[in-house]
Amino acid sequence: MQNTTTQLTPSQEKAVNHKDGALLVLAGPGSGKTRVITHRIANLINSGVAPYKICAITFTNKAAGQMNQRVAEMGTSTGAHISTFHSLCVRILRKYAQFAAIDSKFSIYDSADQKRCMKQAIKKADIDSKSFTPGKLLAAVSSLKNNLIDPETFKTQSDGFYAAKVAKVYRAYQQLLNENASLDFDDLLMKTALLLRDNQQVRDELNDRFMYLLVDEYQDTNHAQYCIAKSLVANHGNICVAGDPDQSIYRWRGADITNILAFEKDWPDATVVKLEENFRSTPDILSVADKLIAANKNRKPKSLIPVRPPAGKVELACFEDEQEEAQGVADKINNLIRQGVSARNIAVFYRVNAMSRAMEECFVRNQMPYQIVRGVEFYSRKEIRDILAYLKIIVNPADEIALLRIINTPARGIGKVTIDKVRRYALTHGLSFYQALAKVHAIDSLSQAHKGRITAFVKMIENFKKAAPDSVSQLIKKVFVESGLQSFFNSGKESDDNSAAENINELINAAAVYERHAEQPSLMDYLQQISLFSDADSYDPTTERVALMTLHAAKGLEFENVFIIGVEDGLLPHERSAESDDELEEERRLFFVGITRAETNLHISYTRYRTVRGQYRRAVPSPFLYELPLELPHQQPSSREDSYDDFDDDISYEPDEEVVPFTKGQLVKHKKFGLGRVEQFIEMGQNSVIVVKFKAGQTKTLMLKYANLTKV
DNA sequence: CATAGCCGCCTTTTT
DNA sequence: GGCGGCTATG
Repeated sequence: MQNTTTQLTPSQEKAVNHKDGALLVLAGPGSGKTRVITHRIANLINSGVAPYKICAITFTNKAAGQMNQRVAEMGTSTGAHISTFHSLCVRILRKYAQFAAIDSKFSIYDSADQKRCMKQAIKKADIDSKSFTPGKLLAAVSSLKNNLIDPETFKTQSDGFYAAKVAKVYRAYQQLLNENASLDFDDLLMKTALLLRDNQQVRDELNDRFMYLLVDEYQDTNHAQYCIAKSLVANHGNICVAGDPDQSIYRWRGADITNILAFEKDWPDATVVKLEENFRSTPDILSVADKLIAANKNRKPKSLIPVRPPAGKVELACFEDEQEEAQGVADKINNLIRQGVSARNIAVFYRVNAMSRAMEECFVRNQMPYQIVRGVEFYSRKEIRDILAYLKIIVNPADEIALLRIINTPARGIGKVTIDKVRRYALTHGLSFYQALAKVHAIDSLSQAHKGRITAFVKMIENFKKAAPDSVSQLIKKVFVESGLQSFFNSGKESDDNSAAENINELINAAAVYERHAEQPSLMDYLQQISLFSDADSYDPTTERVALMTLHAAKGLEFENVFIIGVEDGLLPHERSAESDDELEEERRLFFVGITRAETNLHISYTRYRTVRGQYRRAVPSPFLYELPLELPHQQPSSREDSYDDFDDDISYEPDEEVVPFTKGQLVKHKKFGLGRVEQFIEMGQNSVIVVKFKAGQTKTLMLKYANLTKV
């Protein structure tokens, strides 16, 4: 796209030079939006605004880092606060912890921690966990938090059976978080929003601190973020937001598109700048994107004005199954690389992470360089989580989730019964779990041996605490060795490939990098930072590798060559989004985001068959494909299908043992479900379906060729 | 109390 | 298909 020396267009210029007050930048894809924000920051600084008076909010930490770098490259002194909403909230909450009634050493719970915590809450609230899964309850709680509704308010507002249960579990969950001195992702936003709303002193201080606020990707802000932004500029109104309603793809996690659509209502004097020229993609690609997004009804029409001359190509391909699709894509990519295209200019997008697998295996087979953009994977590995749990306890002993994880990891003879005894003691004496561990000598029900083990554990943690002020990477090393994790992972069967030790080493290296770059490195800050690490943050644009990522992670990026795979009904749009028109339109926007990442060549593909959850199934082209100005390739009959078709045509009908072995009423046996009787048989050749009522009670619909039934 | 093996649950996207 | 948790066994 445009480099920094290119001139700005009049519209871009207008946005960059806008002085005080509210500014809305409605920017289409590839319109230079990020560049405008960067220029605007530089411009403010050049016109005399102190850098630290500027706060810019980006969607990911990676985007923040890039923006920081670009501002620096423009010769402007750095010092502007550029970060994500979540990072900003951590800073604010740490500084004003006493006003927010929290402990500044708070742990941040990721989704795995949240789940454990929610399970405890469900137990505590005594809820029938059959119909209320932790996942569903967490989603409900998350949505309440995003809308700044606390447990008490919700309790009074809610009616109905389900809402009452949610209210109860919400309260229990929140209480657990409090006891553990922990915040989940939503708390970071909610606590900050409430602090800014209810505490005038804090609000005034931050309004003085940040004289200018800029928010990128404003279409994906949720209500809490909206309130934070509004409070941050309550006294001066210097707010600049930029975004594109057509690229709103986070409704499912609370993003409220009306934040951007109604911006002019919030700030009636706002200046609005539209950026409709597209400097990124070829006219062909834009035509595809435009036709697609035009199918969304709930939308303000916006143009995509091509600037680049025609080049490259747009292709739609159909493959037999995900294996062949992966190979087909790999072949194309190999061709490109042979033609001299750098692998870093190539990306493959897909709807769900599970789809990376076939691609990855294929890349490995073909010895092609690739990177899967999935950063949090590393931090969810067992050994990494174990080490981090130790570190969390060192900073925040109240974090019971972390404590329970490591108290017997590696095994040190402190089992469930012992833990229960200590917990009961803690409960009756009003102590935290860790405090009770420290007072273990007073717990009569424990044997001397158990007391000794617990004392040794507490001693070890206290010993770590003494080393905590030193370097983080050194501390990780120390914990790894002295906790016994090292010998645990090295011992016999655990060290199948000693990848655990390697991963720990990588963690130590990453911590060393952190120490070099952080303004004020500390263990607490380190832990809070890595909690906010996102998938997209792991993307490294500098290496010679093809990037594989979800469509969501692709937001904000651009590549010369883009492959979008698995564009099939049920996948894109995803079956879980098929219930409402709003969700369907969001899926369309997601596809739109993917398409508009492409600069020159765009390859879209789908398959005739796909393995879903281990089942090889017929796949149907996405309805979105019929909205594109592209011909669907003639669906070549597969060799398998071929032979079947011939068979069907030539020999009009001949019962085959393989194909029609079952009649209604036939007694059959299934490996897993046992005996059953055939209820129905639907003859569909290779795809025949059989309905069996099993003795155990359940009735199952099975694909015949996978059911593996035997006649009895 | 530790370990292995099995069963059952969930399974979109993510800060 | 994959993981976490539960149970049975040593």
